Amino acid sequence: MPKIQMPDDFYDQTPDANVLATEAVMNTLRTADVLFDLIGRLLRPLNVSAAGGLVLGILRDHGPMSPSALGERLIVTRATVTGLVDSLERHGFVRRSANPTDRRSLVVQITPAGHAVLQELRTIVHRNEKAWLSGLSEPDLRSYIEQLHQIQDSLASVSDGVG
Amino acid sequence: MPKIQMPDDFYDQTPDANVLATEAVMNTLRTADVLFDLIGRLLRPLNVSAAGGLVLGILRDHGPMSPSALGERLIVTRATVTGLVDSLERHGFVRRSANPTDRRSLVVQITPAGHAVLQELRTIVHRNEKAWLSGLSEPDLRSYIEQLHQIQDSLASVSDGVG
DNA sequence: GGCTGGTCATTAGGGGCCTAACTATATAGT
DNA sequence: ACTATATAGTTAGGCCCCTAATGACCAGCC
Repeated sequence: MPKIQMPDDFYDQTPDANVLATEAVMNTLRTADVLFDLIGRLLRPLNVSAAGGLVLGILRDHGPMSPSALGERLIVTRATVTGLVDSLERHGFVRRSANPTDRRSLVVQITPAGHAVLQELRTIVHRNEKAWLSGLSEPDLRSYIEQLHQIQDSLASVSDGVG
Repeated sequence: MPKIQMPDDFYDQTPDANVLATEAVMNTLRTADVLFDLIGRLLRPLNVSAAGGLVLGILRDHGPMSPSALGERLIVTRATVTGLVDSLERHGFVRRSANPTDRRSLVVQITPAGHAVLQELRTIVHRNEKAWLSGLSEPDLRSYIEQLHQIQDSLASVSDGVG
């Protein structure tokens, strides 16, 4: 996600574009960027990244697992997991140990400090989400979510063709 | 934007959350992530990043300008612009020259190669946007955009308090 | 003229993500 | 058993973005 503001005149000289579609894409990216930024600000004091928070959540909810398994859940490569676990381990939120049944593999496990920071993290984030979406009524919120789902469905079929 | 899939059971053990708000935030991030990824895939063969494409568009539509001016339009620090322009210049899409009236300042200018790649880039991206949003009818698309605007308004007031 | 404050671009260092290549281990086919 | 293939995690190198610090440079004030 580039921390980038789309210029207001993005469509100039591209009259062949579907303006509505372009605007929807741009605004989706922009909104997500602001949200991501806000979340990052909230989490920074806790020494966890958003991705790190997700890792901790997965480990708490599903128990210890290998870096590969984490990567599958996060839809991220193993190399990326290595970095995330490195960072979490540096802060003591997670522990790596050997897998006795498969010597290629490791087991990543959440620590008590990890549990604590995860609880704090979720409390903080959830408290803010309501304010972030205060501009939408509940019916609007529901239809917004529904529309996101439909977009994701379209994207999934497109991605299949590409990936 | 982390390339992150929110776990399906994200809310387990956090019953105090506003589930609707959480779901809206998560899905916004997820949708934007997929979109950003698709755009990145489309642009990679052209040797431009999404941010680089925006820089080229600004330069074409507004003429040569300083890195500072670019940073203001992109809402990005000058340091970030330095890197973007470095990359664009390496590929010959852009040229740096001295500003004769202010010796502190530079002028960044799009080259013919830059024009060419920009045209190609926009054609490719706009052609795909329609498919990406094919899941929404035009009225739905309009209301989706309207809802994004409202969320952005909420976020702007929150950000003011934070930043 | 000399200070001071603001702006310019760059550099340094970091986070997060990627791909490709590497080592070690496991497994399947013969 | 033995080789071929697949998988595990890491490493190396790269991109994009950030913040903070640095060295130039400009302008205005006294």
